[in-house]
Amino acid sequence: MPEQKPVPTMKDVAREAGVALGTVSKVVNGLPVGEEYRVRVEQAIEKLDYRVNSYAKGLRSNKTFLVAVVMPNLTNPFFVRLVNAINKALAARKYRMLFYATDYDPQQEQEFVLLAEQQKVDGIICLSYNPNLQIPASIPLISIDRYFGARISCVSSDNYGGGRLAAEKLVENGCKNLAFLRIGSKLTNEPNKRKDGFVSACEALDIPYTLKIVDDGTPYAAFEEFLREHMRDGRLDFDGIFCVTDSLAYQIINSLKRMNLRVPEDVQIIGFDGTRHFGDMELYCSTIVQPVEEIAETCINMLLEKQLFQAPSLLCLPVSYAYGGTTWK
Amino acid sequence: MPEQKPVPTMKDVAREAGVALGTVSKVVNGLPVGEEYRVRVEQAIEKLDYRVNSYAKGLRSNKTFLVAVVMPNLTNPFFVRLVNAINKALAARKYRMLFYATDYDPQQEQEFVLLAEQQKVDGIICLSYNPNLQIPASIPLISIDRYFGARISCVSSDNYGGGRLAAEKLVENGCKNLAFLRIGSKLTNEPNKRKDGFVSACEALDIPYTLKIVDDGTPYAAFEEFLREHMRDGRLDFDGIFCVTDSLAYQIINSLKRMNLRVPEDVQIIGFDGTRHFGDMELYCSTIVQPVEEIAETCINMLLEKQLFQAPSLLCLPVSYAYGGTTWK
DNA sequence: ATACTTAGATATAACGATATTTCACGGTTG
DNA sequence: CAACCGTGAAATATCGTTATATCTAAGTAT
Repeated sequence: MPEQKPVPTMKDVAREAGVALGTVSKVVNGLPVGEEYRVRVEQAIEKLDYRVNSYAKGLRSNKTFLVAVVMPNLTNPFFVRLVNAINKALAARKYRMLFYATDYDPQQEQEFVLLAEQQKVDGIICLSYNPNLQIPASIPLISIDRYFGARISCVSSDNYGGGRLAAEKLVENGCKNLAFLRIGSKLTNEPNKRKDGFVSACEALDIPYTLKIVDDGTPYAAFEEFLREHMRDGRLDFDGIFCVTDSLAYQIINSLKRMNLRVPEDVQIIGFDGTRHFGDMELYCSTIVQPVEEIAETCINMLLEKQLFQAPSLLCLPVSYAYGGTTWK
Repeated sequence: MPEQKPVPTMKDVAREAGVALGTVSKVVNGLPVGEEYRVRVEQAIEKLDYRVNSYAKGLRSNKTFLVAVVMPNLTNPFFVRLVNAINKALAARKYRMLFYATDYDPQQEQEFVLLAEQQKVDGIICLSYNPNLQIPASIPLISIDRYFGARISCVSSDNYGGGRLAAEKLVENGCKNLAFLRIGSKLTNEPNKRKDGFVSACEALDIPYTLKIVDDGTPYAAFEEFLREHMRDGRLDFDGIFCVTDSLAYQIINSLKRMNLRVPEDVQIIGFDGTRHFGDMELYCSTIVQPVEEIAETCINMLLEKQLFQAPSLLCLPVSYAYGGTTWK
């Protein structure tokens, strides 16, 4: 068992430097202190290898430089992109990230939000579709992709515009008949507007469309069944598909391969999220890119820069189209 | 500006319940207390919506239920799998995770480890290849994939065994001539042993092999160049490639497609990491799977269950082969 | 020269918990 | 019936900071 010499405290530093406790505190926090005192304190800190105890600091000052991030999981690449962006944006401001994964479980979401409150974090960024989530009053919270009402600011991509854009791009690329595939959440959330945007664009452009929404069960089997039903003489009824997420798009692409249909020759595909560049991997899929860096920056600015109560309570950030090989361009 | 009513403290609960401070503390922590007192305290807690202040608790008890995870990034899917597994294992024990991304920057790695110490976390899990990392004495630390010496426990996959397994599987599948591709780190770390295992298996099986290690610059271009150099009459010199990571494998598969070579008909590919099932995506690649759940569990057990000083200082957990379509089986 | 600022340090009171000591009460014993 | 335990809550010290109040000494004005 290695010997543990006790961790030095500010008091030790003060004794070593022959100054008062408060003087050490000032030096540590960069407040004005006489030059000779500062030097003595700095030397003592160096000598003792002193570091502030953030628990004592947090208790006294009620400021923790901690932000809690509550998110369903780290298996969906979109969430990973988002968490990554949030983490970077926080680190740039010397904040730390406390991460909670909820698996979409309302009970865990609730528990973690309360836990974050108890942890006395400076703010909470939460992605939850739970309509009954009790939101603590004592800590500012920003929601992503779910509008809880005017009291809680919500940040999301422009999902409606993204849905429109997807339809428009497919039509621009020559599609005459579209389909929209979605794995459904019955809960109201911002991503649901992708469908509305898609439908609105189809109607404005006078393009026929089919909607297929699978709520649960075995979604991929259900989608394959759907595709098979729409086959006539070896070709699909539609020549363009908008998938509600990139993950779904990859699955559909695989299904189409199995059915000996070529992408984009026989049918063009657009996904949503922008996860096609993921780390070193190149995942071929044309997609509507969510601006995760902007989402992260916006959330954090609203949380930390105290713009919370002046900002609009629903902020939709612009998305963009990215070519990825599953459309003509 | 919404009115903020002050957050209730233990003192408020004690006053409300008409008991002493210590009694509330006991109730909160499940220590034995007379039945009538417990009921009164519980009612007061309920009424005031009291929650413990974890900063005060951490300061006094020197226990924070926080573990810091220091990792290069969240863009490499293997790290994501690992972080996810660690997070789950921690949550199951009611611990919280503080996440730091370092981008492989030695300075940031150092800074974050010290920051974690200052944060008074109960333990640190660190994936860093920085040989000069100063490791704090006051907090237990477990390293992943880098052996710092006997004082610091290190957990990793059996990289050597994995390298052997990759070569053996390729040979089992009929390969007569192998290649090993690696994006190199000049630093010593456990994953480097993949090469040694691979070489050792090739020599034991009397199979010729080629090694290609690219250190920096534009690795993918360099690998494509390498492949082109080994083309004779439209076929490669080798019929099996072991890529040091799955990410590299995906790139190589794409390169081969561009060169009109078929996988696995013309050349079989095995990656390493086991990221081929990532969320909903199916990424086709045969691979050596790292047991991330076991790695996570092991790290946390060693950190928290105080088995730290009894455990071996280098622990290599068994890997397994998984078919993914880029080999025959 | 005396009083009045004032700058800049020291001393001390919080912050909200837990750990330790004290105290009050009821029951047993000689 | 006084002395003695044992039990369990009450009272209080403590954790390592920051914030506030206090103090001291030098500098200015009258």
